[in-house]
Amino acid sequence: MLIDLDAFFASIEERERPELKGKPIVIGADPKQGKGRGVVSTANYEARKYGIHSGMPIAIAYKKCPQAIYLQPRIEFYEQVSDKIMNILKNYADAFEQVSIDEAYLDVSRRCQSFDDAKELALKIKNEIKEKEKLTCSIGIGPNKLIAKIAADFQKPDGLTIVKQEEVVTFLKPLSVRVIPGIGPKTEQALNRLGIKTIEQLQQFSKEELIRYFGSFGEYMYNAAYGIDESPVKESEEIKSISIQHTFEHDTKSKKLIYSKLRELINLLHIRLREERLSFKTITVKIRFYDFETHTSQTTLIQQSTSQALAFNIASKLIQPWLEKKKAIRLIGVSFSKLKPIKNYGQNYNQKDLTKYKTLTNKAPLLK
DNA sequence: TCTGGGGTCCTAGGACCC
DNA sequence: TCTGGGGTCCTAGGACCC
Repeated sequence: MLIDLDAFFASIEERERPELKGKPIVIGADPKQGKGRGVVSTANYEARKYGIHSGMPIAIAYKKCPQAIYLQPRIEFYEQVSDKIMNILKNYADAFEQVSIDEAYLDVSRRCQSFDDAKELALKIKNEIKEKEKLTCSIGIGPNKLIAKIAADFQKPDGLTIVKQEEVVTFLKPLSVRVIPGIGPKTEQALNRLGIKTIEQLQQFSKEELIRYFGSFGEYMYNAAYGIDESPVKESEEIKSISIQHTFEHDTKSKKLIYSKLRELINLLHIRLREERLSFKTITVKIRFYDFETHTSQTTLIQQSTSQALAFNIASKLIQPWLEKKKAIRLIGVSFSKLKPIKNYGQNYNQKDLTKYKTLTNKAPLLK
């Protein structure tokens, strides 16, 4: 079963401010009279009628519907609401996997003997979320995660779609290949060039053919076309990378501004690293120029580290060559990866260690 | 018309090792 | 003078997801 909360951020704001009900609501960057920088995070269904959707530049959304209510996201608050709902959902699952702030898979195959049982359970879940949190969700039920996901997207909002094993292939046939998770705009175009638009047309191709065109992803698409998916509902995943990035209000060439922002970002990222009790081995910096040309540079240390000073020292060195291009910069970002859990975190925080790391980093001894 | 932020996974080339 | 095979790790870029 996949449960997807409808227009989540916008629905929460509507709930909190009933006077907004029935009006188009757009959660995202400040549109600033159509000059804002950023994108739409969530549009409620009223706003979608104007052609506004998530990912759309906020300036375009503003042109389509200047009278909409534009709100900046309150992520921490949405996370609190999400946590409450996820805790409700856990009670209904044999295995539970949260995929994002507004989506989760529930394996209910042990507690449900039939799809009818599962439907009953889904209705209970919808009721409880409605009662306790005043929000609606769309639920897809299927023999595996892939079908549950496609089914959940099939009817929105407040939808409930059940696809039994014997219905899978027929259910998929008329749908666009685009509904298959992992097939985005680029792959859709590539498939279109082969004359494939629907899943039925995808089904006409042999596994070997698709592998020839798309490598291992071709095999995934072949299986998906027949609704085959064995992936388990995983309880939890370890974090593989943490990152932070910032788009400047105005593109800049100021090294002073760039380095101070870099310091700030690393500081924030390091707070998360410490909270999660992790060490890193790889540091990546990202830079985007005014023309959207984007580059990354990374360094892998010879050992795990938790040092913020080291991170800043290395990030500065990585970013420096890009600043020499004298092109205005739109965005900078930093990421830590090759993470490992670490005990005794506090130690790296006393002043002695920081000083020690600073002298060390001048010689960059941990660099290959 | 202008393009956020935080993630995962994959690919391809190169260095290096046995 | 020409040049195997298998494996791991690193780097950069890209597609995709919410």
